Amino acid sequence: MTESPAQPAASPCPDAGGGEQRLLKLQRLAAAGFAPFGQAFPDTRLLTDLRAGFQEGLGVRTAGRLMTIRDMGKSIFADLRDGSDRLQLYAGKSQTAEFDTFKHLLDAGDLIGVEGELFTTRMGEPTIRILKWTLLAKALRPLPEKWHGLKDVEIRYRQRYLDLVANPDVRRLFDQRSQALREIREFLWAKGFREVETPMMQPQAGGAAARPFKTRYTALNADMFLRIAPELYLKRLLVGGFDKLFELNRNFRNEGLSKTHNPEFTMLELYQAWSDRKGMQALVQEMIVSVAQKVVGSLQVGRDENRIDLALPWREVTYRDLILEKAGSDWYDLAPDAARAHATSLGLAIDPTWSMSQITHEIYEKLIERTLKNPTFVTRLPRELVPLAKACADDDSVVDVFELVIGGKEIAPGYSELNDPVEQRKRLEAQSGAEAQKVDEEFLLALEHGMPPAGGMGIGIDRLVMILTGAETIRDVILFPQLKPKTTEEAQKVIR
RNA sequence: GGGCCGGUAGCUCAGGUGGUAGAGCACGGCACUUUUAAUGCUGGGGUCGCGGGUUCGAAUCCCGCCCGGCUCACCA
Repeated sequence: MTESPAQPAASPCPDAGGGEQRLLKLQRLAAAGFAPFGQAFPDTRLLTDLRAGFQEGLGVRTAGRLMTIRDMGKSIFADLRDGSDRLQLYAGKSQTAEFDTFKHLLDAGDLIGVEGELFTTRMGEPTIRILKWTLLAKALRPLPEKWHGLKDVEIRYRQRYLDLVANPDVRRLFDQRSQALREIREFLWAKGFREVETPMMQPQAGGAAARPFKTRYTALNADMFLRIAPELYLKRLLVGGFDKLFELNRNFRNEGLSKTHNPEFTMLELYQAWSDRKGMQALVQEMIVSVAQKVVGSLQVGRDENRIDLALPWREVTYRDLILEKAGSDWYDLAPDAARAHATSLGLAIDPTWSMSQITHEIYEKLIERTLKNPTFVTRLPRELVPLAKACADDDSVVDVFELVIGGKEIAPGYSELNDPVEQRKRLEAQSGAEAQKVDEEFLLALEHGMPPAGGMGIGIDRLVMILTGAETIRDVILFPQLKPKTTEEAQKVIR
């Protein structure tokens, strides 16, 4: 092997991960005429297309990351992966240019461009015979373990790119998330909805009950809040004549983390003038079924414990009936003390200061909601729970809303929007009480100019993606979930 | 924020009762022209999360802290 590049007698500066070793290889690649971190490599084909359009002997040009290298001496097999698929590479001493450089200076993890031809190996594996190749980027750090993948959840979240490279299922899941977002937009666009963008920085955070993140806008010398919901701005647009509109973007809530909560989360909110709660119910049902069909290809979604049947029709049941079913048909006739005792006997910890409606809601949240696996519209919620919804025509103690529950999680609330500015003011003032956030006067002013009767709803997109993919935790459907910032030496241990 | 569990090589993991740290993958060297978790031989690689303490001696026992997971509380 006289033409092989000079080998170092031993690692001059050995290290566990091979970083120094790889730096050395990089220098030698540069000496051999390869641009250390490559140049544009245009006119490539996706590996999935090469696989689908496989033709013996077809000339191909492609690029990707080397995943594994199987060195057989004068013959090398390797796996190449791009964003679409993986495909086997073959390098032969008598056929591949710069064979020895390939053999000695490339590592799993490197990015290369390849020109060659398709053939089938003896084992029947579709393969690219490399005629020419070039270095597009040298990976100075090794890939995670090839067989077990990357399991350390902290690294998976903090260095999601490694998770995506090492765990194909993760890549597939986020691809599904992308598709779901696209399908939602296309579905709504086809129905005549328009996507709008309203402020994420708001002088007061309204439209929901949650602690906001606070920030400071220096130029205006004013405190600002990251929005907890876009609702009050979207309704201003209803007043302005956007009859069908939606916003699909982030909300921020300064609350705890859990398997179903991330401080920034993606919400679809939409409004349709001249419609109502029933219209929203029909719309959300059609939308979710359509998205599931296109993204999952089935209405049986999730896995194992999280298996859910999205087949129509979906159950619709009133809040009251669910309560009666769980707490007994005489629940609403019980005296407060008896109710408290009964709730306790159901296994709940009841705060002695709670009102009847708070106790009732505790029963709903702790004992009922999480048991509703298949899609369920819970309707006619108590008025005080939803200050922005219209009261039911036949009973003003309940509002004309639905809460769509799937997989035991709140996925989408929807309602007939309250458009009476006088009533709206009363409800907001009742809700805000003494210390909570002030009433949004600008919003009420807009209502006074006339907001059409409308249906509106919100869909928690992260939770919807959890349902569709069977993900156990919201962190698995958010590319970069919130983690505590870390400034370890680990993070500063840079290769120089 | 509370409770419980965890952190050992780049990754995946072993390391009863305290005695100076191992394997596989990855990386270097050698062999091999159809392998695919390639194989065989061989070599290098560790502040055992961080800081204190106990001890002749700590990955191991004690205390504090950091980060993560689960869970409870707030919230969608």
